Amino acid sequence: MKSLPPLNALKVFESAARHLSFTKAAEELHVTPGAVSQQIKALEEFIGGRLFRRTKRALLLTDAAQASLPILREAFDKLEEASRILTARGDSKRLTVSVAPSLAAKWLVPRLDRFHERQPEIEVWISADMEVVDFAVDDIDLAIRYGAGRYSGLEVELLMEESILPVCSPRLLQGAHPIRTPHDLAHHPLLHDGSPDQDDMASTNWAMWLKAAGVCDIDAKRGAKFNQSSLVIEAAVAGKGVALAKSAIALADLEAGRLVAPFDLTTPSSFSYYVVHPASKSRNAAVKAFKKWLREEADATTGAHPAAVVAAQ
Amino acid sequence: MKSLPPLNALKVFESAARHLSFTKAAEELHVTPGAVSQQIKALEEFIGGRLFRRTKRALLLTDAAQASLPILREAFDKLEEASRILTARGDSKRLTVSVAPSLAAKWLVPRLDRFHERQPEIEVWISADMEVVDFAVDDIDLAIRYGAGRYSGLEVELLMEESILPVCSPRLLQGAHPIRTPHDLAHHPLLHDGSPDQDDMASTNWAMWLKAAGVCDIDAKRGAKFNQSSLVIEAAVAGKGVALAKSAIALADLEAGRLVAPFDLTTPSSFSYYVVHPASKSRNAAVKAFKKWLREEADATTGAHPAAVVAAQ
DNA sequence: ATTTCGTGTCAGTTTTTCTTAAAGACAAGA
DNA sequence: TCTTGTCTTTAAGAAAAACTGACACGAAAT
Repeated sequence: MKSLPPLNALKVFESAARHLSFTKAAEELHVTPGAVSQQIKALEEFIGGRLFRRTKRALLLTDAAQASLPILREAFDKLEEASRILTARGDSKRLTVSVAPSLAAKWLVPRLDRFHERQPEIEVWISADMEVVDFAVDDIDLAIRYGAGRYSGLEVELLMEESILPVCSPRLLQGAHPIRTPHDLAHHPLLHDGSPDQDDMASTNWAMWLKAAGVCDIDAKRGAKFNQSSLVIEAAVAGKGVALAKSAIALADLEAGRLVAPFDLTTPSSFSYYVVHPASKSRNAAVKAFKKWLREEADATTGAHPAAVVAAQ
Repeated sequence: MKSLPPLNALKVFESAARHLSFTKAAEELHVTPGAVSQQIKALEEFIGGRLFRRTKRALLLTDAAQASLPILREAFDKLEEASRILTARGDSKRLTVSVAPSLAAKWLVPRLDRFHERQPEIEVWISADMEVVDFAVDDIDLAIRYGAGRYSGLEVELLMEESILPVCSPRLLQGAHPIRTPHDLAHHPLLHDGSPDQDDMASTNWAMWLKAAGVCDIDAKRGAKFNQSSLVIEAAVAGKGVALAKSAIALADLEAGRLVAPFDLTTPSSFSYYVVHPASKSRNAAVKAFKKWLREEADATTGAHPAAVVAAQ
């Protein structure tokens, strides 16, 4: 009849003992110091003795704790090894992510190496689909979708909100017809985003945008149309005209100076980017890690939002 | 950035893999099969792959699971070893139990070897105290108290209810004045329990009991008085008279035939036996194990309750 | 003397784990 | 073939565990 101590308490203890600090352990385990304190206390009550000697100046291990520590560490090393074996042979090292091609090209892929750095053992496969994929059919672990956030039967988390803004090559700001006000657009081709995932709200297309900007004398239909947002951006970078761009897609080119936003005006989109996956994947270690990373990247992106870029230039 | 699987799920998996049976694992872990099933499922979702192949005839391990198993076992062995070190040097191997002397002598001590069999590493110290001990002062882990169950500031669990019944040596059933009805008590000394922990209800002393039995012509004061319940029993066994006994204290002697209950009549006591300890000990492994064992012994005792003995003889 | 840092405690909430109950899958025996 | 029993799975709710946030307290640093 063996009865092991609460395993989480052991894990917490191992960390606290290694750092000789509850606060450090709390950081490592991503919990509050109070949680650590309570776990240690629980373990101390379980074994019926103290683990730490709380002296004036420092936290010291008791003899028993000291003696158990190396063994405890071995135990956790073995657990980690076992875990590696399990996750390696489950297909958990491969994570298949479905993303719209433009977001993949302009946002996800350029950042992906940062994820790889952090989780070298997870191999990310990008599936850039024009259509929305069916989780039941395709073997997709997770998708980033652009829409209104209603995906029934799936777990949904808002990744980033999107906004729309006109962008063009900085060259168009000089020359014969420099762009200073919306009316100046009359002298330049308009580049249209014809990608299927279109916002149904105002200002998602030139007709709407021009109307909202109070410009009536420009033919909103004029100019080229592309079936992918990234192609619209490429055309704009090439100086082919002015594009009505999604900020996330245009961001990298704006930051690099290949594009500028001629007007200090972005309009929010009613559509946003959502991370979506079946509930059955929500505990999957790789999925969780990727979502966490996406969250951080999105926060960073929003921090360096086009609005800031616009203000700066 | 390591992220271990849920540790409890690993423990459950190790057990299930060892038995190749969820049901067996459930028994070993003292949980329901459903709980095991869910833990395994959670772990499978975490690693993103299956652990068992569910074939028609049997449960088989997947390769990954198979490969991880020996390492997992080592890990848990180490954890157990670490746990042993911790509990050994905490004073957790010594458990000090405070009990009323009579219950100790007649009920607890005779059973104690069964606990020792089960938990050889826990050394039980019995402190048989006439007075109620103070947990704060004496170094007591757990107490069994006879009373009304009101012990403020402590965790209390009902162990057994108590009842009172007249008992005497079987020899008194024969002879010049065989005991058949309460009125026959006139010809025999009454043995009085003067132990301090007395029920305040009726029928806890001879005066009350005789009155309840409808006998008015007997002097309830007659006979010897003892300050411990067990001594009253000893006197009864020795044929010195008829004792009004607590059933738990008399049980062993009744079963052994050294005592008999002349009347098919037990009256419940308003006092019961309670297991009591400070809340801080409630997670202590030794305390928990001892309480669990007490519970089982008490259930067994109640099963073979004096009422049954009375009916049988 | 005041601030800062780290531990300890409490109440309340969230998350996890477990049980109960019922369903489904299969094999053995009638 | 039709039970019958054994075992796994699932759903829903209950129970237990873990965590957070707020704050108290003492020691060290400013």
